[in-house]
Amino acid sequence: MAPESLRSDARRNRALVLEAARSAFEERGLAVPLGEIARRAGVGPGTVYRHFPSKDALFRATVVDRIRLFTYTARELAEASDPGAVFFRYLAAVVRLSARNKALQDALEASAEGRFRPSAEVEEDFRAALHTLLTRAQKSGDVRKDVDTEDVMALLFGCLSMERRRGAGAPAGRMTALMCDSLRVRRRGNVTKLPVGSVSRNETGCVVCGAAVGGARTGRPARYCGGACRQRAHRERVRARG
Amino acid sequence: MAPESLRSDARRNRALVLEAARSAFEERGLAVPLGEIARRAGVGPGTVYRHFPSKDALFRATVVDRIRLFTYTARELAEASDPGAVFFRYLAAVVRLSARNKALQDALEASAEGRFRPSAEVEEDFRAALHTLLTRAQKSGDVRKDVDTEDVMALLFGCLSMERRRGAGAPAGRMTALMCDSLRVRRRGNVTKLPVGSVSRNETGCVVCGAAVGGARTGRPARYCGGACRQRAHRERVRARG
Amino acid sequence: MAPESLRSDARRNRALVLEAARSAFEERGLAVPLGEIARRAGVGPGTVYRHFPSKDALFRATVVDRIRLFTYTARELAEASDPGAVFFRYLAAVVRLSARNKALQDALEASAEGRFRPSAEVEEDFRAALHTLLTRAQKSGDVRKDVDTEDVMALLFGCLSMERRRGAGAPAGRMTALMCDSLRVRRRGNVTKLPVGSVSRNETGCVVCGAAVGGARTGRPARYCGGACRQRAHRERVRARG
Amino acid sequence: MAPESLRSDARRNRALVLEAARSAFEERGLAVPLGEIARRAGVGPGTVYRHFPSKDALFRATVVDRIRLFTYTARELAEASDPGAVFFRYLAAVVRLSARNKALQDALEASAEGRFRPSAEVEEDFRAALHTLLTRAQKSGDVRKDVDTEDVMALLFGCLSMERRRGAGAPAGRMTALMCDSLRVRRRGNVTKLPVGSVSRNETGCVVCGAAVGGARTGRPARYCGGACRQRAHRERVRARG
DNA sequence: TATGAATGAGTATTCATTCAT
DNA sequence: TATGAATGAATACTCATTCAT
Repeated sequence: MAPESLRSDARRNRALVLEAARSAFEERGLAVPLGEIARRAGVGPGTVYRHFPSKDALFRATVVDRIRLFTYTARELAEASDPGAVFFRYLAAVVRLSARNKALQDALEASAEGRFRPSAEVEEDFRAALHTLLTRAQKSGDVRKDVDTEDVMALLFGCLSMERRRGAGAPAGRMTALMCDSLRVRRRGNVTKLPVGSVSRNETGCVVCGAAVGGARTGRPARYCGGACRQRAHRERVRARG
Repeated sequence: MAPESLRSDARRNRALVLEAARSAFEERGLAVPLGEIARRAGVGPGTVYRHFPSKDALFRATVVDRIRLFTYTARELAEASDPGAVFFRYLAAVVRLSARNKALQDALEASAEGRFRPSAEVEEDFRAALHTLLTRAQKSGDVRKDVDTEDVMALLFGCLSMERRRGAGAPAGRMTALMCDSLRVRRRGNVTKLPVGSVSRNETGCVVCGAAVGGARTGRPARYCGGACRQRAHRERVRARG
Repeated sequence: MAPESLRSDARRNRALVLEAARSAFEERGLAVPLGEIARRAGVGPGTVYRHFPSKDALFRATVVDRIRLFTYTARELAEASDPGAVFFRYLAAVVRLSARNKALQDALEASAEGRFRPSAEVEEDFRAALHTLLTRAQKSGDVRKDVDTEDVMALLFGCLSMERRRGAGAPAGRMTALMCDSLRVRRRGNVTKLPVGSVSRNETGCVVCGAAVGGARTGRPARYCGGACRQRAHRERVRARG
Repeated sequence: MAPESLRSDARRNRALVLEAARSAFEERGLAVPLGEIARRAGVGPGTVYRHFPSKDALFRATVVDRIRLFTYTARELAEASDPGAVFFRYLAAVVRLSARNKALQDALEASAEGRFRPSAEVEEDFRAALHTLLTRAQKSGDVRKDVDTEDVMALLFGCLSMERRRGAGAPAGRMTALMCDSLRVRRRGNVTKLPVGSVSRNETGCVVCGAAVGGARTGRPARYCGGACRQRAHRERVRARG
């Protein structure tokens, strides 16, 4: 079953199935019929079963792939300077990338109920990578010291639910910004300013920390949630130049 | 359909069905087969349908009942002094009472996807009651002013997810306490002290604000999360005495 | 169970049920739920069962009532002069009165399949009365001699089906008039003139033989399908006067 | 869904299902459970659903198949000489082939109530083919001119009901012969002679017009209902020889 | 006695999985 | 090997009939 041992057409089909499953699961969650996935992949259900022993296994595979992606990103960021900003930016990014992903929600839900375990190894890898980011941010004094990796994972989970709930009614990232605040070490002025009312500008949030940026409805859209992030971005640019 | 107008046997069975449905839905969510509910209630499926026109209606009834309970509580608390503590305590209580309740989660999930609306009226009542609590807590300077009722509802939703996730691994209320911090106005020392490691003592949290109380493993269990709440409780006692 | 042995309220309820059943069965046929009948009668289903041992029995009772009515009418007409006109008029009337009656159709249908026998006695009475009318009409030379009572009963059945089918698209009685022609002894001009196109005037047909009357769209609507029937009606009036 | 594009096993099963459905529906009408059909076909219910999206669709398919058969026959006959005989023979054949067919009755019944439409196209084709036969028979002076295609369709419907009713008690086609008489132009001697009493010989009727043939209980069974048809058959033979 | 609540068998339909082609 | 057809268990809902109130 290892990909490299397959004939080229089998390898291609495996990829097609995986990609179709990913998109189908992301849109409709575990409830999507397996036949729908096969149709999207342009293969028969039998072919799906040739590559994955059960629907659950296929689901696991797609979720695992996604989590692995997050793990890789976290590892890359582990070396970055400014651990605090990196940490918050990372959380925001994960939530943003997962908010529309019903597969992840279902996986987390099922995992919480013990019905499903994506992959002990993959989960552990993610946890480890997240742990590194968290620890650095705590050491740099940006994140309170009484939270642990499990807390952050739970917060991520909660943010997904919340972003789903607020949905179209609020700018993306608003709830995430709120949760991030609960992790920050209390310092003068380090609270995200939440926009009041419904805002549609700058929906991707602060380019540094991912927090929602409140701002005037006119003029050039703000790129940073505040002076702190602008300064950080500046320092990064300086260093990059050499 | 009003309970008081029913024959005694019907009233009894209606209650049995409702109770069976509540427990079944709370444990397994909407996915529980209707036949299972009938079996738990000790009646035939036809009896369930006599009292509720569809599975959805039955589900709605159980959820609505629960939400109404929350609304009543919120209304009672609306008159209490110390709006900040009351507000946080209330959030903690709602989460605590809903954390094991898969029915509520499914309802919120379905509601978020527009598949299901428990009852526009009941939902609005709850929102209004929550709004009152929130507004008072904001006026008293305990809650930041840039969050609105929808934010708090989303936060509740997220806390449910998080508490489910952390499950047995962490003291109940830990995630909720964290979330509450994100709502607090930043003042010196008003951050909840989260316990480090897994704790099982005092699982109901601070009797004033519901936040998790960290404490020594020995000695008399702490009733308050900190000095602020102890002082508040004291003032309450003094006032009550006259 | 005999009506005269019941208490007055029971007798009243029996009548209510029977009447409700009649209307319900006539509108919707055997498929109507028994609960619907009970509701129409303003009683509980238990009461229906008190008076009739099964849904089938109730159905039978309503159908039998209707057939008995037809039998009585046939007996009264058995003495009338002009047996030919009376015979055809009777057939038309029976069809007209039964065309909207889904109960009768279902009964005949079920009877044809041997699933249901309304009541041997009642059916036999009807057959006998019809036989008398038929025989007289054959003796008077108006009806061909090679048809028997069973044929006529089948024709009645067929006419019901046909009238149902043509439904709103054609004047009531058109198909019946056509079928009656097949029974007539062939004589010069004794064929019904069928209206061409869709007609809505004079929908009850010739007052003597029930055949469709074709006619001008304006002016006084014709009462007779032709001269023969007009003359017959005249003779009747003369005799009635004495 | 086109049979020729299916795999051999699917094609075989589709045919089995269709055949099982046809026989089941013909015997018991729409009321037959789908599971019964699956059992008769020797397949699972899922297989039935693979080929037909719903019970109704399957029903429609069987009925449509049958009607199409009638349409094809009518088209073939449209070129035949002797339009009158052909017309009557055709009616008799349709009734004979449908008399035991509860599916058709249910379809017509449901269609009359607007609950069901087999297929607008198929129905229209049949109507058109029948129209051709009727018009030719009217032009040749064999059928009265004041009936239209709808009348004939209704008559067909009625004959089905009647033949069902007379059932085993009478020779097949007796009621149909009667109906045909109602359509004939009145000419000296063109009335079918109905057999008196119950007859079982020659149940397929006159080979020319399909009308019942009455005859002696002994001797060579009559092939024609009378001299007129015998003569027609003779002329046909002469012409065929050239 | 009347009521109407309880019963539970019956049915259309879906879909994960297996297996013939 | 890929296909997609077959399988059959599972489930919401209806309604004739029985029986407690």
